[in-house]
Amino acid sequence: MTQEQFAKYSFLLDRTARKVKQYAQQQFKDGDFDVTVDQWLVLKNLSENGKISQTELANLVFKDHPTLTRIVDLLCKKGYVEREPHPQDRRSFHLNLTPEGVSKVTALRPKILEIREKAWENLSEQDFEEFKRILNTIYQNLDGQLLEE
Amino acid sequence: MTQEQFAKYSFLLDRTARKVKQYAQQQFKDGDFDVTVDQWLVLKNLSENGKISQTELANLVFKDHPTLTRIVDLLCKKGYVEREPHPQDRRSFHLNLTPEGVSKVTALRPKILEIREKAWENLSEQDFEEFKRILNTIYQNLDGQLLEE
DNA sequence: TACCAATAATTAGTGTGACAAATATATAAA
DNA sequence: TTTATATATTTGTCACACTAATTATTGGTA
Repeated sequence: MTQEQFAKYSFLLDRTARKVKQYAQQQFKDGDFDVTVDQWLVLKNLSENGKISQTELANLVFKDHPTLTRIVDLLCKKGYVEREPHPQDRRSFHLNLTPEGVSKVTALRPKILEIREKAWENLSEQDFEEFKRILNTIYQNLDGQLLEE
Repeated sequence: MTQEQFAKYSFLLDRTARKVKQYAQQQFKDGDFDVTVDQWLVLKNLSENGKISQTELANLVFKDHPTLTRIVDLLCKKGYVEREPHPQDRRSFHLNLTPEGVSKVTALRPKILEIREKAWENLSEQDFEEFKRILNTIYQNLDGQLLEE
């Protein structure tokens, strides 16, 4: 395995991840879902974990705080999410789905699961396991490196 | 395999791709490379295929034309790339590395290959083959779908 | 009490990604 | 030759990622 190969794999990984996102986004658009792929990820996690802070949510979806702030801003503007003041900590919020947010999640969930299926055609159960293991290995290889060195 | 799983794999893929890019970008920054990861990809491909048009280059690096235009703009501003008028077609350019661009590529290439290696620790030759196959399968599952339907 | 470090969230700045639309030029067809 | 179509690039807009810096608040400690 030459060093050149590693660069190629990084390229393939990036290219494929972009394609998966782009495909999903296009389907979202065709279906008039009124949210982006990333907004959906946030909505879905909020629906499964109500009343959490932005920091907790950011950790769930693996987005940084500025990015999450802006996604939440957009979801609030669209009326799907609201920020309630945190009862004990005035720096923080409890995020919540509005009734519109709840029905949006209910309406979109089955459609989105169907869209996600497309990417994984022609792959076996075992492929999924391998893929997951490799992705997680890569992630862990790089996570926290910046602090250690 | 449930539909929920497919969504999780999409998430893992996105998360890992972002981590790989972020890690590389951080190393680029620590090393004062004066280019971003994507700018490097463009520079490298230009060094291996001189005198090509932006359309050809965009196809090589799998970026869309507006994105490539802007990356080339930045590389021109930094003095690493220049647009020569295409001799036969006034709509088009021949892109070229400047002397500074050539020495930048020469200086960075070994460092970047080393950085890329980090992501792939703890994985075997066979893992790479599997990984490449799965990524390409996914890509092909989604490529061109928008036109067919 | 006053100070100080840590934390939650935001803002600002730059780069990238996707898509639509515009501009200029080239090429083929009528 | 005129017209129509296709191609190469750019511009505009919105969204996301990351860094650094800022604001407000909290909690611990001298």
